[in-house]
Amino acid sequence: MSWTDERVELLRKLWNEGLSASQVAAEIGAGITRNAVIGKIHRLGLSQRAKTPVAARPRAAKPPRLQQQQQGVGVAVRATTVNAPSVVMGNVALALTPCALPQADARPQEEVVIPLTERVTIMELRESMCRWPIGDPTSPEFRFCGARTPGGAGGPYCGFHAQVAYQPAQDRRRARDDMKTARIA
DNA sequence: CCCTGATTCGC
DNA sequence: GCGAATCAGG
Repeated sequence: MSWTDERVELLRKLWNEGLSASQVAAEIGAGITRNAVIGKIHRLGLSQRAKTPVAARPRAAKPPRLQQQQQGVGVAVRATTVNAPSVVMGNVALALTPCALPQADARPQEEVVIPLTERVTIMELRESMCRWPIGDPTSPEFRFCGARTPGGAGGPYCGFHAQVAYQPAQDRRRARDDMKTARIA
């Protein structure tokens, strides 16, 4: 693999958009590493980005407000139905098996909308991140929740998705609070 | 420990 | 030119 014109172009675009080196590397994929990106950035003389707010934009700048806001709630929510098992893959399917099948009268449930900026690609996924799948696995847009899992390297999901996966009938509010806490930690 | 970008230097 | 290793820092 090498720096094709196409990749360099993508590199310039993403870098100028303010993505970090590791994020750019994950987007480009093809075995391009964070170091490779940084090295290229310097060789191209792009080390000084336009005017990106002082670095440190790990992941979790701030939940972009959705159109339909909800007063008094820190996290935007929307109503949705439990996804059918068809969107579930691999070990995630195993984790969901015990309760993934919604009752015939599946009612809409609240689900926290994970801001795009906080979702992660499979390349960015870490041991300490929530592996809840978001979107169509065959789409380039496919991401994982990415929120921190309670206790760092605990279960496969963040507080909220663990609730969805294992105890869908339990208190949603507590689940949301757990997730907010996890993000801050 | 997580992450960030910068730099070095063998290939 | 490339990028792993390393460094300094948040």
